[in-house]
Amino acid sequence: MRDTKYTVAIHILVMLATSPRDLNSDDLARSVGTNASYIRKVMALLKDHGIIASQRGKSGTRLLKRPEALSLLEIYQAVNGDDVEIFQIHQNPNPACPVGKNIKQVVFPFLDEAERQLKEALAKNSLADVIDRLKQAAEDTDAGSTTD
Amino acid sequence: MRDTKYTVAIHILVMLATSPRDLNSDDLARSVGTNASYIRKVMALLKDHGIIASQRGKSGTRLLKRPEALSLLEIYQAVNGDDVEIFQIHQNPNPACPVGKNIKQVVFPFLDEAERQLKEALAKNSLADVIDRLKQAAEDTDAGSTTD
DNA sequence: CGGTAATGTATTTGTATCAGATACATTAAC
DNA sequence: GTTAATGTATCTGATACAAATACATTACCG
Repeated sequence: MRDTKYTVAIHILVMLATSPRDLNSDDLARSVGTNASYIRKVMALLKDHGIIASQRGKSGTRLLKRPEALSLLEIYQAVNGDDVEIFQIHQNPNPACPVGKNIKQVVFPFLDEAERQLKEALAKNSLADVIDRLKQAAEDTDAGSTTD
Repeated sequence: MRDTKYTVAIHILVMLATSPRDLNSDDLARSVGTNASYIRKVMALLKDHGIIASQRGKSGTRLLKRPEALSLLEIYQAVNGDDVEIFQIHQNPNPACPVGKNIKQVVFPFLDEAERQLKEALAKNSLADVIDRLKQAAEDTDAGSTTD
């Protein structure tokens, strides 16, 4: 079972940005296909990072940023931490071996650079871009179904 | 416990490329800091991809590619599969919801593009580059210890 | 003021993944 | 033929993630 908090977060944010009405954690859970508790757990991360606002007892969660100003990188970092750590280096290389002694510090910069490129790519797109594509997809689907 | 096969593979390949003598899975396990069975499991993947050659009963594993011609991407793909799948999309979005219905196909291209950038970065460096840095690190360590 | 409904959060459980460990068949070398 | 190595299967323990449950806290509404 691998971590899906990121795409769940995107899903939640798209819903909040596009829904005309207030959505509670139960509504979101239904759309995402999970349970409300998990939704609230992911939302807590988004809230900690100032992306959304919500209140105990009060239904409705507000998006605090304009979709154009919310990059996919910012969302990723909110749910998975600031440093994108894709690669895990093995823990116990032998310090008595010349290779084992230095492998971590030597390999790290190569992997870090790759992760930096990944970050840059995520920074280039925003929640608004996702929403735009979603609208296109919905139109295409509708067009397709009407011609059937 | 996250997957460390990739850096273990790099470690193994550095050892094979730089060691003047034959290394068996036990030697490698000691340097990596794990057990020989796991080393052989990772080596099986490298062998499947034509990166190394080995034989039952016969000690010594050969590197089939020149370190300059073996990119870090190729190593990654050998142990983790050809498509780099960093991001997992949640499995059960609600098809009855306009967002849930399309979220997968819409989000995928954004994530895929980011993964493509990651691949490109990995493709830019080779095993030889890692070995070069390792030699530098070893020299620096030695220099440092002599001046102490 | 009391009841309802929502969030926020802790805890437990089920499950998947990874690496460690063990075992053993197969094969090469001597 | 014995020894030692690889190749591979299987079991176990640890860890991580999400599902599920529970409940305190708080806002809203009568």
